[in-house]
Amino acid sequence: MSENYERIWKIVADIPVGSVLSYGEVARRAGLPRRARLVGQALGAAPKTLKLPWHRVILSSGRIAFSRGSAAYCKQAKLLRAEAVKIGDKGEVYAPTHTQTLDEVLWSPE
DNA sequence: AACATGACGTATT
DNA sequence: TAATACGCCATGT
Repeated sequence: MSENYERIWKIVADIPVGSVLSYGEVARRAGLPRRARLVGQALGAAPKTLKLPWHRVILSSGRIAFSRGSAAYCKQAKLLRAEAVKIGDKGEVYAPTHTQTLDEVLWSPE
């Protein structure tokens, strides 16, 4: 069901440089609550041509999802550091959570 | 249909 | 902080 994948990709694509979002948050914002794992699948299946900022998606615990030492871990840490984001020794990501876009603020219901 | 496996989340100890 | 447990959901066997 690539329909869901596209919703997820769109959310990820909108995460600003230097900020991050958890898998669960991305899922919720994509209108797919409780499907954090689907976000992981969507990112893994994302075409390279999309050039998604997948490295800005981390665990709700604020750490990088990959195991320390893995190639993927190093790549993500490197990409984040390239955005001036600090990474702790155990994979803690010191970056602000992307809350909402100006559009969402102005158009939010209520 | 049953079971295993993940780029997950939360609660508990 | 860490280990465990359990919930959750799409996919593949």
